[in-house]
Amino acid sequence: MKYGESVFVIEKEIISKDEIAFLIPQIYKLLHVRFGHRHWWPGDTRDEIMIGAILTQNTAWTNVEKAIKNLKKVDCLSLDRLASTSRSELEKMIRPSGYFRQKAERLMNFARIVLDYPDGPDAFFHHSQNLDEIRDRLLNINGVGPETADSILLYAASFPSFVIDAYTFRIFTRMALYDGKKDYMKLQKLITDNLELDLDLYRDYHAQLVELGKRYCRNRRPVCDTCPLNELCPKKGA
DNA sequence: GTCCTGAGCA
DNA sequence: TGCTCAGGAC
Repeated sequence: MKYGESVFVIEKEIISKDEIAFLIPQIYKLLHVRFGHRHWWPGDTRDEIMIGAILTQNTAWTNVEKAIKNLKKVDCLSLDRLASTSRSELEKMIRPSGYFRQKAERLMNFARIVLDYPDGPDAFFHHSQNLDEIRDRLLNINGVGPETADSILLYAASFPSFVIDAYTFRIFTRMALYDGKKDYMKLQKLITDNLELDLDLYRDYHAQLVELGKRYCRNRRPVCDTCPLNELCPKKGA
């Protein structure tokens, strides 16, 4: 490297509002070109998506798939069937997803709360309410944190609530768009402030970030040379 | 700090 | 075969 060249390579300390406003939609465009439209969430029904959202907490999706398969086998991929299963049976079936005792308890508790909601689950998620109202109701359920709540809202209940996860923190930190301290609402606001409010865009953007985080922007040994965001990333190769 | 598994790698 | 690792909520 020639003397002085590093000036252009060194990570920028400050990124202007205009740069952020350009980069956040641009990142999506590049990911979409590389990966194509993702059909997310993997799951057919609202119940299945909600169950998957709880099972995948701090867990790789491949492990969740095994649990889902076990539940499907005995037709337990719905809240009402779940609520009428014995705890020990449920624990056995969801064991591959990890934290099986915690998750069994959380699933049964979640199912009961949603099923027992006045006028039922449809009323719980009815679009006549505002997003924050339902979000708060979800967050008040034991075992439902911000990521799980937003996953349920976005993919199961069709509310435009942007999902932030470990991949999102990692990618946006490496892209120098975020300061690195894990503040869920702060990163969510940064992204949504610079993105068109659109259900399908929110769904696909998060899906694209998951794909990037798994295949390129990995925690260890990131694959920067062929990363679709390579030319935009100040950390490439680092 | 605690709760857990399966993939990946030596 | 035995280790480390990745991954949310409380």
